[in-house]
Amino acid sequence: MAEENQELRKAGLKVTLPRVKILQILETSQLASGHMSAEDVYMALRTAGEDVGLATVYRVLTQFEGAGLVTRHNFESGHSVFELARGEHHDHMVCVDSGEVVEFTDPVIEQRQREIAAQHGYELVDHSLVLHVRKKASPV
Amino acid sequence: MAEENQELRKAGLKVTLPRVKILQILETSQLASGHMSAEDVYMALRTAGEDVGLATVYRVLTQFEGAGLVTRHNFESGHSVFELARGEHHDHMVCVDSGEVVEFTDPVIEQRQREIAAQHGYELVDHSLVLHVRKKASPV
DNA sequence: TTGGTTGCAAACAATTTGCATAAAT
DNA sequence: ATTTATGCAAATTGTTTGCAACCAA
Repeated sequence: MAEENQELRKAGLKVTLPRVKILQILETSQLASGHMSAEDVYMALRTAGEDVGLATVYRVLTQFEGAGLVTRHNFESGHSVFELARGEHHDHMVCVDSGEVVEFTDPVIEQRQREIAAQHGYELVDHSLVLHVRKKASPV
Repeated sequence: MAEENQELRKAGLKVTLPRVKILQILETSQLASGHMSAEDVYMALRTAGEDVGLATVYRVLTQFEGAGLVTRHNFESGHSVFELARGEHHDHMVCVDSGEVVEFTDPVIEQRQREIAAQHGYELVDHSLVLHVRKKASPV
């Protein structure tokens, strides 16, 4: 009877074991700053002894996305990663070598984006910015 | 004997019919500002009466990417789109309603990205920025 | 000639879907 | 009792690969 139940109800979703568990996993995951693939979540579930099918993980994550509980990213082709939506927006930096993910926001960039869209007669609805970075070459 | 041959040679690739044709298709494509999926290229080829296999299209596009002739984007999950690399880098603006693609670059954003990466101990290798925009509401 | 290239079909990986069963309200 | 969710396996989609035939250098 944790607050997860409320979150789910508020999102209009029935409170079921798989949904609660998946929510908990996402909340506690420190993996890549909380960015998990469906497979990651699936494995975390069975490590936790929960017997939830992979198809259900996909279904639930997609529902969560629709409900705004979770954000889906396509950092690289081939598969998506999901993270809990914590209200405030942020962008990502992904290390091309290690896969580490760092989050950041920059008001200058945010502002310029709005201006640029406006210059072309558009309004900014959303955006996705991913910096592909590499640890600074440290002297050998 | 068009200039495509030179481009291919310069890239260290044998001049073959599929490669030349695919290069031409990408050059002449006005589809979504020249952003085509492998499937798009494949269909354009057979429309042009060329009998090239889909697997070859994938192989050639991947080779082109490696050779720097083409850039691969993962705007959305599930499939990649390719565009001719015309030297200068640029970002994209995609209209959420019409799917229109507009290209742009902004020195301010470029600069900030480098600074932000550096602040976190990284160097910027590459980045991808996509603005999701909508035509400004025009007064009814 | 000779090694790179292609086409086709089979192989793959990520994700989705059909359907009978199980669980939530 | 109803309605919705789950598990499993089969189906899809996008992409890659093995291999024999083929073609450019």
